[in-house]
Amino acid sequence: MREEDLKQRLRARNLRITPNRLDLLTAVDRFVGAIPHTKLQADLASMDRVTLYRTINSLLEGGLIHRASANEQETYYALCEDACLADAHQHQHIHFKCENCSKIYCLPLQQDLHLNTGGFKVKAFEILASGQCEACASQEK
Amino acid sequence: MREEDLKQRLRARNLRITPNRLDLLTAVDRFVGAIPHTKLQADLASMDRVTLYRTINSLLEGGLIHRASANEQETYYALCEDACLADAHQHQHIHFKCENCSKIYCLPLQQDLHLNTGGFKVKAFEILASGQCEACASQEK
DNA sequence: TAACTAATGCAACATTGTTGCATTTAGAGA
DNA sequence: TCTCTAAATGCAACAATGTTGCATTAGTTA
Repeated sequence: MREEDLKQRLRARNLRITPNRLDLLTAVDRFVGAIPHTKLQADLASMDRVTLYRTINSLLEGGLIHRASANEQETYYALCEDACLADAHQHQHIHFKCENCSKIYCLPLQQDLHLNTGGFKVKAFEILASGQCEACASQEK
Repeated sequence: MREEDLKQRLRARNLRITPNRLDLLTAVDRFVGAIPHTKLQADLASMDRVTLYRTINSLLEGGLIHRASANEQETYYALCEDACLADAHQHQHIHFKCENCSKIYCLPLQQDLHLNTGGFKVKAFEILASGQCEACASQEK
């Protein structure tokens, strides 16, 4: 994604355009799949550790990135779709973790889900899946 | 659940029957929904903090309890079904977090899911949902 | 360019989870 | 029931992860 696009997204959310934010967005954007926090910290080593946390928070609140929780311990982040609103992420997708290469991917959901059970009213959901990713599966052939 | 049943489950997995393990299982069993780690620590305050972690681990590995991850920060635990095997949990259910009372429930999944997308082979999945639980929904009437 | 507010960096702290080691205890066998 | 051994426990120390306060710097608007 071009830097101007990233800037545009920041402007659209009334977030100031700073080098840190652009660096962070670029790192998230360039990474194939969702990027783990440790990887962000390594890529952005010159950024203060605390600033990294706060920058992530701002972008989460602004709806530019979202958490792609998959593993218990590590946290992953990915860019949001254009359509995502700040506090109402519309992610009808699956967070998929490859057992082989450990990458996290956001896959589209190809099916309508009917999750309401008994008196429980489901308003939002997330699917965490694991298995073998496209790249690893094709290598085995 | 009767204490004898809990003991039986421990025996079935070749896990020694200790007061700590019984206390932990009882706490998990009694709690409505999945119990958060902080609540376990509070309920079992006399148990060493480290022992709590290790006891949880033993029971996880033994397949007597499972993680019901839902929230980003806190970890939740619930008793497994009888059918669960040690390292191949068969949880075709939804981990549901009530937005109102914050409880975590394990709900059955009422639909077959077809998650395979492109070359991605899904081997296991978990669904995290949020909304309004039965109890909170009925109170609003 | 000036002024205001948000963002940053640093220090300190809080929480969560882990490791090593000495001691105690559950369970198997004599 | 007693003895023995490995597993479980408690404690201390450490490691990783995330948070708060505060002084300084930098983006944005007029």
